[in-house]
Amino acid sequence: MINKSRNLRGKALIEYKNSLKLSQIQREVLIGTLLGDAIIPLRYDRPTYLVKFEQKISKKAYIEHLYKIFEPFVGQPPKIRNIKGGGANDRQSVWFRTYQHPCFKFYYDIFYPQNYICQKRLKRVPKIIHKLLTPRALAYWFMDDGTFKCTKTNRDYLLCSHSFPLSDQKLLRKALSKFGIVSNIHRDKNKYQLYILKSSNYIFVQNIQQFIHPVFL
DNA sequence: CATCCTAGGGATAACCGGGTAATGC
DNA sequence: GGCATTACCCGGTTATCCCTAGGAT
Ligand SMILES: [Mn+2]
Ligand SMILES: [Mn+2]
Ligand SMILES: [Mn+2]
Repeated sequence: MINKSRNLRGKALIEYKNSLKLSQIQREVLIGTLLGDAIIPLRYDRPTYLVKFEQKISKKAYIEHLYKIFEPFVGQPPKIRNIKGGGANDRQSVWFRTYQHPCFKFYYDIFYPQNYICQKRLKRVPKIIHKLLTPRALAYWFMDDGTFKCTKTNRDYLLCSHSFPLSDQKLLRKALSKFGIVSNIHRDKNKYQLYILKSSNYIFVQNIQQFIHPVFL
């Protein structure tokens, strides 16, 4: 396990960053995790062009797996955060973030498009998601936002895409259909999620299983 | 019965910003 | 020194999350 602070500042850091380029795997994982639980945060209404990953403490191994993937872009190893409030018990999460880097601007632009109705930048499904979604990206999306319910002989697979409006759900549904995965948009309270039809379970699992981290099995 | 769909509920992500230190212009 | 920028530290808040149970077809 790589677990070191990089301890670069100033010119040395700038020079180091210039040597960095996203790999194909990193790009695909970014698509999946940004559909899921990763964020590109704003600070005082300005984009940071960094990516932050946070998961509950029980998924520590998954965060370390993500850290390993993005380690060249990361200054500090994952840290634990204590969380209180929200009417729930005290709890912990694990998180890390990348450096700011121009290579993340592309992802900010497609996942956080300008919205002229409301000034706020909210995470949205990229219009070109059908071009970007790969089996690997789908697997990381599922590890972030997926869930399943065991039935007697099968599984109900769901993708918890609640944060996205109906128009985005349709984009996701269409992107899934590219792999022959047929899904329905289900209402969950006043939000939506995607339900994989039983006839598509096999093809869904075939696409993602080689990329699924053991924590999720 | 299996599959599709809705809903309850605790808390997990998302989203937020206060601060300090280091660096370069 | 003054100022801008960014890494890094800390923590608060809560609307989505997931996870589960169960109804409809
Ligand atoms: Mn989400
Ligand atoms: Mn998640
Ligand atoms: Mn999520």
